[in-house]
Amino acid sequence: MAAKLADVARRAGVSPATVSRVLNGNYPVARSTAERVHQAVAELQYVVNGNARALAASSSDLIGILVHDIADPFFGVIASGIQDAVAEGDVLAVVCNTGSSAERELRYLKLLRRQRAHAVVLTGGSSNDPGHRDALVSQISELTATGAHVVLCGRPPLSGPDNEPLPGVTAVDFDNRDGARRLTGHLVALGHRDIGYITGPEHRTTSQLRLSGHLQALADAGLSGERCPIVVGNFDRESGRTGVGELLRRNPDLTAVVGGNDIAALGALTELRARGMDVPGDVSVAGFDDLPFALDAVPTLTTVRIPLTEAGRTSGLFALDPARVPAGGVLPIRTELIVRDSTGPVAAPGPGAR
Amino acid sequence: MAAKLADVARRAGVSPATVSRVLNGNYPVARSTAERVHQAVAELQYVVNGNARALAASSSDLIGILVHDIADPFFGVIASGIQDAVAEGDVLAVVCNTGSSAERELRYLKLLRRQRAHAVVLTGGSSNDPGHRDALVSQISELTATGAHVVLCGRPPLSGPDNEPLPGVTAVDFDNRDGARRLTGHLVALGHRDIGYITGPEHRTTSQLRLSGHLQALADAGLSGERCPIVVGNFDRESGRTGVGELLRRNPDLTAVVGGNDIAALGALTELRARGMDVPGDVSVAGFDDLPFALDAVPTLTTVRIPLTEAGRTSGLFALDPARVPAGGVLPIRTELIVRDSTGPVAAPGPGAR
DNA sequence: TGCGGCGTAGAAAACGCTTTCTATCGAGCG
DNA sequence: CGCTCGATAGAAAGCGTTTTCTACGCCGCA
Repeated sequence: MAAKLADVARRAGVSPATVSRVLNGNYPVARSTAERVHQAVAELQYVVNGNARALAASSSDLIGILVHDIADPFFGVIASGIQDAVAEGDVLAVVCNTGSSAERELRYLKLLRRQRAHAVVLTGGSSNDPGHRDALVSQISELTATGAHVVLCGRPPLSGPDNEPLPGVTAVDFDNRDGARRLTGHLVALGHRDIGYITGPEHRTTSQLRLSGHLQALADAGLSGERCPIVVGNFDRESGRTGVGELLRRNPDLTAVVGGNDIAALGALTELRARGMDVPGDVSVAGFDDLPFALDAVPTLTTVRIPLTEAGRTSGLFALDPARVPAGGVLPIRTELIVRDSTGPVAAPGPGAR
Repeated sequence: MAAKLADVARRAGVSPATVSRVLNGNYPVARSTAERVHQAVAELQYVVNGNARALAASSSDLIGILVHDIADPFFGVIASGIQDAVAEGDVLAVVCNTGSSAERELRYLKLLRRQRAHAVVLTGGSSNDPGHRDALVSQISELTATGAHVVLCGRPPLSGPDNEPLPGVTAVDFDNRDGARRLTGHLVALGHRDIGYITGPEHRTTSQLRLSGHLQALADAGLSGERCPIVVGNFDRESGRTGVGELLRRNPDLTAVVGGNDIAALGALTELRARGMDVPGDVSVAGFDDLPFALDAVPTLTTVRIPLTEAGRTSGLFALDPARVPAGGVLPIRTELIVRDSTGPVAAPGPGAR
């Protein structure tokens, strides 16, 4: 059995209380005593029992990070930023993979509540399904009620049933909508009028906001919906591959395809290549997120950059110490259009265009 | 304050012991009583205090997964497999990002020990630095001493100071060496004699094993080291980019480049393209791991497949229930050579070849 | 010399659960 | 009809910490 506080106390010839005080350093202890204690700790390889500590002090040092898909670098980069920020504190920052399942998201929140987590960070878009939303708000409220701080990273702020912002909840909110608007605007400026869009899961806020930005840009340009088909995907490469096929079926004269994220755009690129179509000669392609591999795509991918690492780091700081949260509880994160080689001017219209 | 067991007991008109028994279902309770308890639980939104439970039962349901780089899909895919496997149990499976830092690896192990984790899975190669190895063995021993089961996924088995395998430690061991040998063998068979290699961090077992397989294949073919330069990288795309430049400087007649993993190979592809070299016309390129994006690379990437999801899932099952571990404590995972378009026969030797 | 105060240490009561041990109540059996 | 046994429930003792209260010297000051 592992050594316990009492063992250390006995070995150092002091009381358990003193050992606790030496270890936590929140009470004056004579230097000589402290030294004996430290020695005993080292000799016994003592490690405090986190559960007992959490119970007695009714506070823990567990920070939970929820992500939709742990194999997706989008989340990896954010999570890595968060863990970076909290690395200094003596904190156990852990990431939980919901696999995009609303049910698993709730289950993890419950488990973290059970563990009396110090804070939890929810990354990526939220489901907008009303049922799930309510359950989520309820879980989050319970969580903050136990003293945990909740940070939404890449997710719009969440308000309670009374439409008041939830106390103890901070949002680090990506400007998805405007980024998408500018991206599609860029394509329009290049002369594109037949622009397909591969969106993400329909209920996810990220999909909705990006799509809405895209539609806004189309509307601004007075473009019809018929020439600009939309398919629903899953933010993965397979969605990009099959999506682009479907888009071309719906509008064979397509000159541009926008992916809801870089990964889908990458899949689209692959499919277009397989069909012998040149990018951007025949079709322009754009993504969203600016993940590192956007530079390895062929051609390099036009996209919208989100400062993911930075956003993660900030979220981590908020999780560590809610006092840093700006008034209003929302920190907007700006996005930036990055133009690379996968988008170009529309080719001289072929006979099929109208 | 959150509801506690006693509150539920009071509301249901039973003793705390009974509530505990209903919730854990390990003791006969009359159906009618159980129903009243469940109702009280629902009304109060009661969630057991995990810390108190862990303390009283001296066991927890936390499973820690350590990864080197959470933004690297290699680890994401494994972690996702693990979480898949344990999703059924009422278990909190969490991943911790060491950022390839030996120190952080140890720190996380200590934190998990403090939390009396049920099990911990270490993914990816280990550092072979003797100092770190000893510290690691020591931490792991302490961990198993507290009753935790330790699984090494993609890491060779670890033995103690007495060279005995550590009890309570299971290895799900990738056959990196043989995979690498076959991969380079494939290039040799295509006629390549000038083969550069971009390895990973020098001290990491994964790098060492793959490199050793590569060298073995070279030796089998009687190839000289001079024509087959090696550069050290970091298993990331940047290493691939800069690495291939360095390799070409060392041997301008290079006809093939092998990356220590797919990501480095991807970076190499990008750099070669930037230099106007054709793949595989001028230079063949190969990777390792067969991550999903290997199909999106241009050209598609020849690589060695490791069944990562499967290995992760198996590791998760072992973590959940050590009884499933095969005798010997080691499960070897076979790898498979996947030949795609990035490798081809060596071109007719130019005048520079000798 | 006496006393307040400071610096240090211990005793003991939580913290919220699990689990052993004990108690009660009927039913079944001889 | 008395006894045993099975089914069910409660009392209470931990689990390993933290933290409040108390206690003990000893110094400085009057």
